[in-house]
Amino acid sequence: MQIGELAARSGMSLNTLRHYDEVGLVSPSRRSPGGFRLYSEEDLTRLLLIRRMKPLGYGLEEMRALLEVVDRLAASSGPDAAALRGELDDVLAGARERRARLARTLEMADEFVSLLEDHARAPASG
Amino acid sequence: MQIGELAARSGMSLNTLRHYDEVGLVSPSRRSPGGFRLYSEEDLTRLLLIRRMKPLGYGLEEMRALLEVVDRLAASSGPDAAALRGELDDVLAGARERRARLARTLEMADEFVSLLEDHARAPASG
DNA sequence: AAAACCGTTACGTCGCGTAACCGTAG
DNA sequence: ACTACGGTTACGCGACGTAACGGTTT
Repeated sequence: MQIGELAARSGMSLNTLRHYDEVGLVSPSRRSPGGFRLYSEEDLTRLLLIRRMKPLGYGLEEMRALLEVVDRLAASSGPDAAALRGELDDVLAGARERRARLARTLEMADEFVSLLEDHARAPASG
Repeated sequence: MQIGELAARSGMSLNTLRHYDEVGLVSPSRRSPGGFRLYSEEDLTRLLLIRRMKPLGYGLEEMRALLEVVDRLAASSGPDAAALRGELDDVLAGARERRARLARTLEMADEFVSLLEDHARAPASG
């Protein structure tokens, strides 16, 4: 599929997809003779995974590294897999930490909403 | 107090505070004869409120406008207060919407963590 | 006068958005 | 040949970070 369809199916913009190609996060599997980017279903899967990572605040470069581990894990077997699973555990630990930070962020948001509610009821007291 | 102490007490960097001054979000109440920024306790209060807003994803300009409403509300009385309280209600509605979006973001984060956990247990199945 | 603190200016970063202009696909 | 779709520069933005260099305070 070409970039427009991928954009529609992934919910990302053309610019974003071109940018991801530029930085090597998600590159098209091949190009048309005229230069059009042609993507596979696998590329879409990758993008959907990326979409779930973004809320955790990963940078593009971090995601690239992370996806590489997952890819190599999927392509490896037997003894190789052990070391990779170790890396994945590190990633998982980091992800849990980020998720915890997000939860704290949500708490701060709740604090702010409460503050506003108080102001709306008793405007002159704070 | 001068900028360094404010930075320490607010948990923000010198650069951030100078930036906030530059864009008019939080400006020092006065300056020393030599040009040092001198802040009041009120300025600190303002910063702490800003810190709670940031997680909701407000831009600096939005925060500036929002703080102005709160300030005017605190300084107004009687009939003026009614209109301002209306504005505050709008702000509150927006804040609740942002908080809801944040909650959804957290859910996506949880999805990602779960996905990683699955990969860590059954690496070749996805 | 030395050390700690602060000032401004200017350029860099990240993750795209936007504009301008031109080529490709069907 | 028309239309929809895609390509590549290149510059802009928000919210700061990071020099670089010089003045202030105590």
